[in-house]
Order: sequence, then C-alpha cells, then structure tokens
Amino acid sequence: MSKCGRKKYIKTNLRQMTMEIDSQQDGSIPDSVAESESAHMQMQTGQNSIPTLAQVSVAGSGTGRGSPAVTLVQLPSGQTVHVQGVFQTPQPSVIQSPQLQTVQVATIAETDESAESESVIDFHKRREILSRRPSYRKILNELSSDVPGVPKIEEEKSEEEGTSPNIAAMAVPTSIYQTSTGQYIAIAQGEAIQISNPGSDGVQGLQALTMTNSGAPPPGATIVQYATQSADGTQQFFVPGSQVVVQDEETELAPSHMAATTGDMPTYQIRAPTTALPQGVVMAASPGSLHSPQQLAEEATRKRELRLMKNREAAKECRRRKKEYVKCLESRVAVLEVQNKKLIEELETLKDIYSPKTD
DNA sequence: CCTTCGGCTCGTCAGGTTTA
DNA sequence: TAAACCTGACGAGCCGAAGG
Repeated sequence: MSKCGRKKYIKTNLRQMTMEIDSQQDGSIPDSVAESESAHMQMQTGQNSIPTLAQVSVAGSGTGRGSPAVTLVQLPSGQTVHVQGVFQTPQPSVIQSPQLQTVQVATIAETDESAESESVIDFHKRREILSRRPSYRKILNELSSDVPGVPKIEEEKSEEEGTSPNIAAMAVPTSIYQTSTGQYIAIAQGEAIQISNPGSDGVQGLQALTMTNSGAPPPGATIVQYATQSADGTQQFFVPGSQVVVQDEETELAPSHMAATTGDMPTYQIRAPTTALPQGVVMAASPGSLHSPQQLAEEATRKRELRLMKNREAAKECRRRKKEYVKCLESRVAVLEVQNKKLIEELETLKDIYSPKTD
C-alpha cells in the first residue's frame, strides 16, 4: 500500500469508527443521516432526560426514581469515569442537531401517518441542518456542559495555552517574525520585543527585549538593548525597516546604527533580509509606507506568514479538539456497553419473575 | 545493517462556517 | 459582506517494529 493510500485508509477507519459508534445507539438510522449526525450525539444526563437506571431500578444500582443514576465506567485506558444517566429510553433515537433541536429519526414516518407529509418536508430541512457536523469545540462543549468528568474547551484559551508558547496569546504586535530556529518574534512598536520559542516551555522561551529610540533616528532604525542567542551561536536582532541585524563574530561594529566601534560591545552587521536572512524569517515594513513593489511584496509575504502561522496554530488546536472528541466517543461507547449489559441483566431478572413456571 | 511497513505528527491548502 | 475561524484532505517527515 502506498503511503498516500495508507493515509486514506487511516482516515477511512476513523470515519468508520465514528459510524460504528453511531450504530451502537440506534441501528435504524439511515447511513446518510447517521453519518452526518455522528458528531451530534450528546451525553444525556438526569438534567433533561429520564435516567434509565432509575427507571428500571437495576438491582444494586442504589438509585431512586428521578435521581440521576451514576455509572462507574472503567475505560480501556484505566481511567474511571462517573457518568450520569446516559440515554433516554422512550425514544429509540434522539439526536441533537447543531441547534440543539431534538430530532427523532427513522421512526417518525412509520408511526404517524398524519405527520408523514410534514416529516418529509422537515426531512430536507433536517438534512440541511445536519449536512455538516459542527465544530469539535461545540460538540465537546455541549458534551462537557452536562458531564462533569469531561473537560470543557475554553473559548478563548485553554490551560495549555497558558503555559505553552503561543504567539496568539501575546498582545497584538505590530510585526511578527519567525526565525529559522522556529522562534516567533513579535515587535510592538515602541514597546517590547517578545521572543517565543515553540519548542520550549512558554515561560522560558519568552523573552522580552527593550527598545529605545534615541532622538530622531533614521526610519526603521532601532537600538536593541538586549537580544538572545540563537541556536547556531550567533545573536540576531530584527529591526523594523526590512533589515536584519546579525552578530558578527569577526568585525567590531557597534550595534547602534553601526556607527562607532566600542571595545566591549559585540559586533553586528545589518544585512538585507533577502540575502542574509535565515530561512523562514520574514520582515515587515511599517504599514502606510508601502510604495515600491518590493515593499508591497514584503507586506504580502508578511501577511502570508501571519496567516500560515495562525492556521498552523488553528490546525493544532483542531487536532487537539478532535482527539478530545474521539475520547468522548470512546467513553460513550464504554458507558453504553455498561448500560446495555445492565439492561440485559434486568431483562433476565424480569423474565425470571414474571414468566409462568410450567413445571 | 538495510528496507519496508504502519503509525503518528505536522504544515499547508481549500472550502465551508461563523462573526463582526 | 469581508475577515476570521474551523476542519477535511493531502503530502512530507520521523520513528519503531519486523523481516531479510
């Protein structure tokens, strides 16, 4: 199997797994509907549903009518989950649409002929509603709003973002650069430079540099008072004005405007970003001063880099949510299996009680 | 040791959805 | 309605296991 083929195989498996989970809830759902609705399944709790275990009063459950039944589920990962009343028994299939509408699927037309035509009309509306699964964030937030054990995804930032280096968590900078080592450098005009290292801890990777403008410097010229050492041992400063300042190990030039030689100061060179810039570094021209095609191109490149960076972060976040979503589905499977087992046991008990003894 | 395979992660693109 | 956001799809790269 080719690598590309394997990828498709994996994705197909993921989709298939989701559909299998759907079928566990109600096999009567048409495939086309079930697939689109797979993401809308919602863990029902005692809050708005009748707890199943309370109704059937499974022996040993210790739950009374009206109080949420709590089920302890041991997940394959060893995690123990407390789950309250998972599904509703009166309805064969209750599926939440993105708008949280309760929709009964597949049994409506069969059970009520008078509502058949209406159902057919509504069917298309429902198909429209369900044609696209909502985002994992929405799904998980709906799940976690009812289930205490499920962590909720924060709208703005998760706990991870609080510690992980994330350029999005910074104050909106004037310019954002990325170095060849993967560091993100945000320069807020007249304020501080922030360096974020994606590969390290957020606190450690974030460094603030103070910038001061003395007198009336040339356009774009900025004195960098401090900078960090890059991976290859050289120090690199980035200043507005489409130039990059690279530490020079041989020559002795002052970093400040390259004007004077100072004995103890490290030396630097100003290089054109197009020639000497490390791979991946994109410089930004100050907005409003774009005239030449080169500046326009630089601005376009900068915007592209910014967009790619945001999309990169979005993709990471999306994958994280997807993982969480899959975990939720797996937990749900475990819960349903436990419920199913208990119901079967209850059925056997009732059979023993009410079946006439012939012998 | 080398090759192949399977699994996983990541970056990017495209297109749909949401938001201001 | 444009911008921002979200996510499926795709390709690339890395890593460990298995087999020759």
